[in-house]
Amino acid sequence: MSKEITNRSEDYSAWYTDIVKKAGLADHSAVRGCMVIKPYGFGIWEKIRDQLDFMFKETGHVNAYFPLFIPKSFLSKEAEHVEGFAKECAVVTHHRLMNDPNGNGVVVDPTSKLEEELIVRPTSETIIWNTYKDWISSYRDLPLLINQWANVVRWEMRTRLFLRTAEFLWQEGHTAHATKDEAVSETRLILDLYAEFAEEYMAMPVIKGVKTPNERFAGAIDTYTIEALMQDGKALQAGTSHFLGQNFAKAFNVTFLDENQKRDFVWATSWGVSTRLMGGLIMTHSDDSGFVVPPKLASLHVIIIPIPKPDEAIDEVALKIIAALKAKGIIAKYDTDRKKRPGFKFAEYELKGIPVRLGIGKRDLEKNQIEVARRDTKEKYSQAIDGIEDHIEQLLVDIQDNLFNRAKKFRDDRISKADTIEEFKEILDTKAGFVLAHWDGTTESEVKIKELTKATIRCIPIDNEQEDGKCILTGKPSTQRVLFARSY
RNA sequence: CGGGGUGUAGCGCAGUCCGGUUAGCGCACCUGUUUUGGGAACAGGGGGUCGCAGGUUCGAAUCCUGCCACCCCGACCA
Repeated sequence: MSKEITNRSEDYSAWYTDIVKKAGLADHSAVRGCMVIKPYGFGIWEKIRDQLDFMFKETGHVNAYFPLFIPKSFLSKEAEHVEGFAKECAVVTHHRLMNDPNGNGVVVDPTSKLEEELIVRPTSETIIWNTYKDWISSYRDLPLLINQWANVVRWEMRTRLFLRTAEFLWQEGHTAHATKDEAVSETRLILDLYAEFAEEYMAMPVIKGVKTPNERFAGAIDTYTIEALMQDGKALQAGTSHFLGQNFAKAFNVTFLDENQKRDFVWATSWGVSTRLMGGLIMTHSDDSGFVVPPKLASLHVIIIPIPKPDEAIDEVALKIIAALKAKGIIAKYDTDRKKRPGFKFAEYELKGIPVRLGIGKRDLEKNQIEVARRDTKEKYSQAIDGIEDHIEQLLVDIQDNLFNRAKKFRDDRISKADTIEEFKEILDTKAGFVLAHWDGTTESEVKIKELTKATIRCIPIDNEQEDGKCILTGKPSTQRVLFARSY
């Protein structure tokens, strides 16, 4: 049937695309590299967004909104920043269309050329720091803790649903501080917040660390990252938090007077996660039967299926269960479609990854029980209807825990150590995953290792164990192992 | 940007090499009957600018020219 998905072992990339499309998460659109996020996928993104938004606000941040367009001259004010993004910008040059004199629809009106081109934001540091200049004059204006939920455009050469699209949705936090220490603390606070979200809500274990200069955000002093491991052994950068120093304050001349009437540049951070998280979610938990949603991000927790079809006795029990679950904040739905048979529905909801399925038929009702099926393990068993809401409440907790523990074990089993470049390659080609190895600290070696192995330094883990060793490439002395992997 | 592929019904495809009735099949959709504890069966029905623009021809999904779009694999990136 058309709903069948490619096996992971056969073609992981095709499997991924199948899940995204067939579970109804997103689709390719008429525009190159841009996707349509469908209601089911968007519902999960909304859960991600709502939870993060809550966490941002709990830590003192507020939301605002800045323009989609950035004057070209703004972008070039921070030299490294513009260099990092210049190659992937969409540019607005005109503001009007007109009827084609030759009668072929509409064409760009050449008289509507803009004085200065506008860039569709690839990220908003420049427009925001240009605005902050007017908002900050005293230490009393600081810290300024602002986040925005927005879309951005990066004209990528090659795109992949959720993982890398030309337009994507994200949040970007931009904060301003009076001191370096405060800004660094903010950067780390958000890194911890991201890690907590990834592990607690997405059930996706991550490694926190700092990027090497080579992998740093364009314009940052330090880039912190959370790195997750996908089922095919490739790493995914799931979120980044940047300490920007005074780079943007200097570029946009944002200064303040401190308590001692001394003028100084403001210290900055920026941080973001995007719809890429959806890709991480899929590639952490899903299987050959389809998507698997962790209960904490599910827009629907429980699906109730009448067997073989709705009737009065079944309806009554189903509606009672839905009400009891609702009282506990658990969202359940009763599938009353008479056209589809139970087997079809089973497959369909497995594909969509609904955490718990309840089957109710005459056989069950006679024994005053129902069939419970959990999506994560695909186990099925009978359970007394009496008190079912308590059972499901606990089951959802168990599923959430199981997903995390399973993913963590998978990840931990794929953290290896390599002491030579041969060993390093061998591991990448066989079991893949993360490889801890010594590195001499130079960009030159890092780039060379990438050329030789396609693996990059994902990060230098926070609180990394110090250990004397030799760089796997050059043999030069090193004081710690860094985390390598092939990545998305 | 290099290499490969694909554009035909909502989806998946055949037909194109070698031009010729009314463009076909599966899924989905609509109607009906029988079914129903892991993707039902039968009967009937609706749905098409064959990616776009030129050209050749009595006749083009099919041949020629040009263009466009999307997907996949690489190099670059969240």
